Amino acid sequence: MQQKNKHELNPRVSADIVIFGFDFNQLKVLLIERENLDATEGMSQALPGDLIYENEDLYMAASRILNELTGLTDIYLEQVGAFGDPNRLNKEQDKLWLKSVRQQPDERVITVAYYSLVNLNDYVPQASSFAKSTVWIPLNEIAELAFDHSKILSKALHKLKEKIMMQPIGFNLLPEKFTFSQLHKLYESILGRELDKRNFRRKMLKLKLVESLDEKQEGVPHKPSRYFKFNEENYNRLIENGYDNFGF
Amino acid sequence: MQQKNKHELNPRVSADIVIFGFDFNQLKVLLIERENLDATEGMSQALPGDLIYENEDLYMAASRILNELTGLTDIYLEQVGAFGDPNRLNKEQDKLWLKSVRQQPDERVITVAYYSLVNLNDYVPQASSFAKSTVWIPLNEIAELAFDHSKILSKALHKLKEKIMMQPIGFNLLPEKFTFSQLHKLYESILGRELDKRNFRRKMLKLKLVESLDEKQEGVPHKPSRYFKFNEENYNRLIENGYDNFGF
DNA sequence: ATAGCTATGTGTCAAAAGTACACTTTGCGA
DNA sequence: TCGCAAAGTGTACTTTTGACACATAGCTAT
Repeated sequence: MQQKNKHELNPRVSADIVIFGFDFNQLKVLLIERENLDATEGMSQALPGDLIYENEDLYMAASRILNELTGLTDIYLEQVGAFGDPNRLNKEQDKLWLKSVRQQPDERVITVAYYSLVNLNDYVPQASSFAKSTVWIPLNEIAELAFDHSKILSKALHKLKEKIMMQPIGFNLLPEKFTFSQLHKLYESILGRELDKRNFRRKMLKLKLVESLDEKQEGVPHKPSRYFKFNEENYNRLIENGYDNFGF
Repeated sequence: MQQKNKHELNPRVSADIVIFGFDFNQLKVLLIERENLDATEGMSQALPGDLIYENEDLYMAASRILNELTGLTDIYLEQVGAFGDPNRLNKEQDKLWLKSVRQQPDERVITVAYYSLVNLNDYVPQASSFAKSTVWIPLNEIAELAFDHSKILSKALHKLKEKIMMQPIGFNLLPEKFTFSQLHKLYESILGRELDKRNFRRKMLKLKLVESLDEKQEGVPHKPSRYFKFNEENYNRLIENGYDNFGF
């Protein structure tokens, strides 16, 4: 074993985060914009991320990055996985940019990706050491991203879809009180397909996931919606147990 | 950013593998046994794993480890996730053992875990640089493992359960032809609960996942079972699409 | 004040899937 | 030939899904 030691990998490790937000209409992702790229078109956006520090847990690092970027704490973060292709930083456009931000741009970096769900209206993204400028981009308008970030995003989205089919999701993406259409639209945005309004409502009510408040919308030029809130008890129970609608 | 550099993590990275096998009766896991521990009881077993080499992809590293251990190639491997707690190697018993196998036992190591499913009868585990002696232990007899390996195993098992509820599994765990009871038992072992025999059979047949062969068991002291095989076409279709029995 | 607009909100029926449950059959072995 | 042990099979009931269309409430514009 000792003989092999000279060949063992000794990389940097970063955490990248896919931050999903919902603006009551569509699902968006918070991206950082890379600057002064040599007029190269495309791949000018990337997922927020940073190298992990000593003594930091992976999850802690992800939380820190999320916090520096958004000011939010105690946010749901789910690990997407580790990405360690030796060539993941080796695209030409990326190298240019890496040189401007890293001391050793050729160093191998393994990244651990997380995704999180936040309420888009709760805060204003802040610039930080690793993100001079940020932008919310609707899911279906996201072009090819830097590095292997498109792959990471796609895997994160896949996990999110899987998750929403087994557990309730939304606490973090919606305000405390919301309308049924907002919840409905949220599920449609995540799953990327239409869901029958009546069947959706029936299901949510049967699971007792949400409960009606006495309050109504005001000032809308149509029949006002009632407001709903999550039933925290049932929500958590379903997160523990899953929907349990399965084949076995 | 540059100022922070002195604090950035520069760890080793390892791959650990949870190798599930099925002996027609129960689900087992391939573990390595640690030797000459100072008569300390417990935690003498660990998941097979090794440091990742330069130029190795994470998946490649996992494949290599699996191959060195079992001789198998082209085996299904699914990433469980990255584990990077700064203290994951710091239990006293583990330190003792680490000193005997690592040049720098105090170095921080982040591990990326995979799980795989293999047919227990296809081969004999081999000793390798990182595993002097290996052993198949039934899932419910596994004691506390070294490092954070119990946590890894538990997460791998969780993923396997989730997976089996959404996709067929078993090609790798069973021989080419098998009986319905074997398949049935496999599902029960993974899910950890009983499944009604008739309903199970009905479901498998309706999905056209398996098809009957003309052959029968011989020499058994009871009514012989027919042999079945997976219908590869449908099996793969279901892996692509999932069972699609979901709530939405 | 009235008419029109717009999103909310609601019910039914048929098909599919899930669940619970027990007896007959086959081949071997004593 | 009798007994054993596991294989193999069917039905009735309940729950869930999926498809589908019209009345309602409150605002707005005239």
